This record gives sequence, C-alpha cells and structure tokens, in this order.
Amino acid sequence: MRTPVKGRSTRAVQAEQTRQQILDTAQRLFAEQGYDATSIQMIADELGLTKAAVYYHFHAKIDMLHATMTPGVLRIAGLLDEAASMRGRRARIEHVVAGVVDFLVEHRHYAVMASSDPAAKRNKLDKEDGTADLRQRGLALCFGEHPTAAERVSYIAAFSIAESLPELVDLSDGELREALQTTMLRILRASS
Amino acid sequence: MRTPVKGRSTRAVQAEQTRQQILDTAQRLFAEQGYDATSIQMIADELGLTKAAVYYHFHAKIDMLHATMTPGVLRIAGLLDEAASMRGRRARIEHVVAGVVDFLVEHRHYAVMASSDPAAKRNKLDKEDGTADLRQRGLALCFGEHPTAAERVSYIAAFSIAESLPELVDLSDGELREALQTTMLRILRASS
DNA sequence: GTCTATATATAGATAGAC
DNA sequence: GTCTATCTATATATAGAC
Repeated sequence: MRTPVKGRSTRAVQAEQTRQQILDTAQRLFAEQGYDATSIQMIADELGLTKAAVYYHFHAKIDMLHATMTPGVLRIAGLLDEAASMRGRRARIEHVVAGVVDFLVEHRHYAVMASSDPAAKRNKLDKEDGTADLRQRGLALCFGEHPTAAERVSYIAAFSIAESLPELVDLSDGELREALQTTMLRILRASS
Repeated sequence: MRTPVKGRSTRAVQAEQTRQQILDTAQRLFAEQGYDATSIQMIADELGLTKAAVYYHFHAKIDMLHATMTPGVLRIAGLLDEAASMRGRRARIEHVVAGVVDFLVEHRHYAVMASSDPAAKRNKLDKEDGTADLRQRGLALCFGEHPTAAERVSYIAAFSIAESLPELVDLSDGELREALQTTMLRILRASS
C-alpha cells in the first residue's frame, strides 16, 4: 500500500517549502505596500516563479492574506484563552500585555498589516478569522462586558501602537520591548 | 474686458460643486474600502457621472487622495504652528490635544484613511504633504528633539487612536470628545 | 510542481463629439 | 462640463504541456 515514501515526502517537503516562501514574501509585500497594491506577479517575481506556480499553492489571492494572518490570530486567541482563565483584571491585563508585546517584537514588520490594511477590514476577515472578535474579547477581559468610553479609548490607544511600529525601526528589540511594556501597562492600568 | 459674469460664474460654480461632490464621495469611499480598492468608476457611479467627467476635474486618481488629505494636513500644520509659539511643553501638549480632538470629532469617518491607508504611506504623500513630518513636529513639540523610547511610544499611542475611530461609532460626539481628551492628555502628560 | 499561453475583467487614462 | 468610445496596461485566474 505504501507509495515510495522518500519520493513523496521529498516532493511534499519541496512543495511545503515553496508554499512557505510564497507566504513569507506575500506577508512582507502586504506589509510594505498593502494587500491591494501587491500583485501575484510581484510575489512570483521575487521568488523567480510564475503566477501559475503561485496559484498552484493558493487558489486565490485572498487565501494568502488569510494564511498570513491565521498564525497571529491563533496565537493571540490562545493568549486570550489563557488570560480568561485568570482571576483579577490586573493579572489578565498583565498577561495580555506581556503576550502581545512578545508578539509585536517578534513580528515588528508584519504586525502592521493585520491591524491596519483596508483589505483586512473588508472581506469579512474580521468576522471569519476573528480579528475584530479578538479585540472585543480582549477588551472584555481587561474592562468587563460594559467598559466605559474612556476605558475603550485607552484600550484602543494601547493596542493601536502596533500600527505604527515601522516608525520605531531604530529601536533595538530590547528597547522596543521595554518601551511597549511600560507604556501599554501604564495606559491600561490607569483606566482600571 | 469682462466676460459675461453670470454665465461664467454659474458654470464655475457648477464645476466647483461637482468637484466638491466628487471629493466628498472619494473621501468616503477611500475611508470605507481603502484607496486602492476604490476605482474611479465607483466614484463616478455613486454620483451618476462617467469616468471621463471625473477625469475632467482630477487629472489623476492620486490627485483625489491629495485633495482629500490637504485640508486636514493644513489644519493640523496650523495647529502645530500655534503650539510652537507657546511656552512650556505642558501648554503645547494641551493645545495640540485639544485641536486634534476637535478635528477627530469633526471628521470621525475620514480621519482613519489619512493615518492608516497604505496608499497614503506610499506615493511620497508623507514627504510632500508632510503627514510624516507633522508627526515628527508634533513629537518634538511635546517631548523635545530627543524623546525617549517611552515618550515616542506614548505619543504614538495617543495619536494612533485616530485609526480606530470606526470602532467608536456608537459614541455621541460629546462622549467621544471627552473620552479622547481625557485619555490622550493622560497618556501624554504621564510621560513628560 | 512549475511552466507557457491565454481567457476574462477591469483598472487608469485620453480623444473627440456634443 | 459631461458624454461615448476607446486605448493601454495589468489584474486575477485557468487550461494544458512538460
């Protein structure tokens, strides 16, 4: 029954690698120029592939946006799950901030796209992948089900920093981490 | 020497009205779907015009983006000029915050685009129109020429709120104003 | 799994009639 | 000032050879 494992797995590995390269390139270009301004052709060109080759791995352009966002969405969702099981808003806030800061420092370049690209706001990515839901959940974890206007604005301020990370390229990972941690905590704590 | 004033001015007025309608529609669609995803055709359709008619008023699509952003850029630039002539960081911060809050409340729907659309980040809109320069100037006014990392992050947090205004549609102008004012001041003051 | 070639649609932009 | 008609470029996506 078993087909030649080595051959199959080699091909499969090759395919997986190519797919991942496409995804990395797509993510970088999406972040740099925006989803709409990035064509399949550009992605293919950067990798020395053809459009058709790219389409073998992704049936539609929008699938690439989904695929680039999914890992981040899942990670933040997991983070919120952890926070949800903790007692006390203060502790939950600290856990969420620490996790988000880790994520932002680790994905300085890519984190922008997910939260600010118009394409991510259309296409029901919000509802399907839960980007908007995540924000709602996080807000509820920090300030309860009925946050005040000021609490909502504080929450937005703290987590909208992600959209401006490119302005902070000159900071080292360590500097960025500390500045983010300090500032986000201060903003969120002061409102609770 | 004078040409028939009434005829000419009537036409001119008509043209100016149409131009303004185009601009309003463009600004709305840019804000809703993003610049790249908005076609001249869509703008024309909404107004019952044709693409050619639109092109009579704007030689290129990018000109519409410029035109939609210019008033806001000028207004904020003027605000910063005022702030620059004031003594004391505290006073400058308060003046800038008050002015920006006014602007945001007045342009709840449109303010998003200017600060977050990928198209505004490309096309050198930043350098030419000074969107990026405005941020730099504002930062210097609040925290001097050599702000710390934490001050820069605070500044970003305070003014990145603009990009998430759509999440606060349910707030009245008054509620929004107060929440913005309070939160932004708190974020910026605590860092000085 | 990647290619060439192509189908199809629509974008931005222009020419010229009215 | 607005129209019809059209140009040119490029987009997403597919079919089929290798």
